[in-house]
Amino acid sequence: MADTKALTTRAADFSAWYNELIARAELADYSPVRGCMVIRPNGYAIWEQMQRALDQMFKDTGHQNAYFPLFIPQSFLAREAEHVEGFAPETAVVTHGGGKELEEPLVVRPTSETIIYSMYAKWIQSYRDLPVLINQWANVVRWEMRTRLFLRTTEFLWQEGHTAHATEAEAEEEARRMLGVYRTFMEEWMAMPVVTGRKTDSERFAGAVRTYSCESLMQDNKALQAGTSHNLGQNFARAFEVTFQTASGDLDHVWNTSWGVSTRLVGALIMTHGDDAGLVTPPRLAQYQVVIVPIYRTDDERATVLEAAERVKRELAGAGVRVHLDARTGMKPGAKYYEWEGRGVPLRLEIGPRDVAAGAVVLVRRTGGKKETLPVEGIAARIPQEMERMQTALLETARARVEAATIRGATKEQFLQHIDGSGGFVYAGFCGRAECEAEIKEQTKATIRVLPDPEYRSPEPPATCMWCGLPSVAEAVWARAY
RNA sequence: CGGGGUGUGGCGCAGUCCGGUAGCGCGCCUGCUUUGGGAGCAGGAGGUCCCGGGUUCGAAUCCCGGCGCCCCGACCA
Repeated sequence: MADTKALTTRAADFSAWYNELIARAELADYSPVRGCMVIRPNGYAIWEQMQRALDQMFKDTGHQNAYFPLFIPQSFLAREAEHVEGFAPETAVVTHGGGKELEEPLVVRPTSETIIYSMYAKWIQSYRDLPVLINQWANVVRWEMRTRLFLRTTEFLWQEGHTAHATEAEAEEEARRMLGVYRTFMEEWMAMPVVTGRKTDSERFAGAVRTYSCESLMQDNKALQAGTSHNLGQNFARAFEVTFQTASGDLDHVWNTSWGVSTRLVGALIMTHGDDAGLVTPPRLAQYQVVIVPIYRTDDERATVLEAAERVKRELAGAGVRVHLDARTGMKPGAKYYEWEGRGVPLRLEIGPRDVAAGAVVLVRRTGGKKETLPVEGIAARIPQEMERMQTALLETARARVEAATIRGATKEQFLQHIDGSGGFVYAGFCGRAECEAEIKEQTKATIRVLPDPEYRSPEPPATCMWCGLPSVAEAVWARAY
């Protein structure tokens, strides 16, 4: 960063680009604790926008927020066999408190199914108590081997929804509904296209009956699991004896779901839209949607320009636009341009003496194109339109990129060529056998991201497994993943 | 945990081979001039050279032992 002011390009080294972008935009920083990051104000602002949108969507679908403890008695994890097998190796365990060794060690939650369902057992007695629809915003800890800012850190922020239902069908409907909520959020807010579908058993959440996922493809053509929704069946209900009396008087176990997205989404946003100049934030998630840069020479000009800039700012703010006036002195306009571009601000307005005289402003879009002079008159209507257009264009651009990196109906040879070549999604037939899946992973590092939902499937269902040639039981989407 | 790399002002690095008391760029502070795409000049602040031993008149530099961090693998939202 010393001798060169430009970021490493994505083409030269995607990973370096990613890290440099985060540093440059001041989204996050490494902390004194290995694997743990500090989310800086600019990064946290994005997470807050995400939280706000998602929280509203959860509430609109009938959920309430609650909060459960950070610590979980170690024995709780062990109650669900698959669950403990999946999570025990990556837990942080507290053995001492107040200077004394604890009777029972406490696990720092890697996820909260166990402690939440232990409480549901107390709260649920009757079918009249169902469904229970709770979400929690929390931090969790998973002791990962290798970490990457936002994508995989030892501690991360997320939300986890946990619901209990009277019937299997209702739980399934809930799991699917929340997958849909995630998809909507990712497409409409993040402008990030996803493929939804079911995970194979080997990629399933530890303790779930079925796991659904939103998978997205980053600019380096590696897939990222962006959100998951699990149908837990009665596995946890049995482990924690969450029972209820049905209308007919029988005792039954509840049917659970859990679903979550994390601060990983910030990483997904970076790798979906970022360019060689830095972050690109879709308007709906931007901390500042518009930044105004005043330009002047003399003190007189400065006063005039700032007055005009303040007027524009007020007008935009009045129209609900998140706008920032960068009135810092001693910094040349060009320096400000680079800084705000690096931070991903969607739109920039430049106001100088010429513009003030003409009753105009200069509009510059983060995603390129020519500078455009606009009349100040009507700006409060014009800017929201620009943002809408950019929001839509970002999604379309990303869609086209993913489409270009996707092949369908692939043979084994085409699959290998694609995975080892430019990379991306490969849609092809799958025999359904775990051995086949494992062999592919071992030899190519590619995994089945999802068995796609109907709307993503190819018109012609594949007849045979792309790898072993046995009859195909489902179309699968393969990719190398983060 | 295996392989590779690296620890020197806030950041990025040089200096290490060949020991002589720490330097460069960026950033930061002050002042003046600047400001339509990363300003210039002048002055200034800031360092246990990762830690602990050893060798030496003398160690950032040589030797021994630790530790941290980064990258690549196995694991993962």
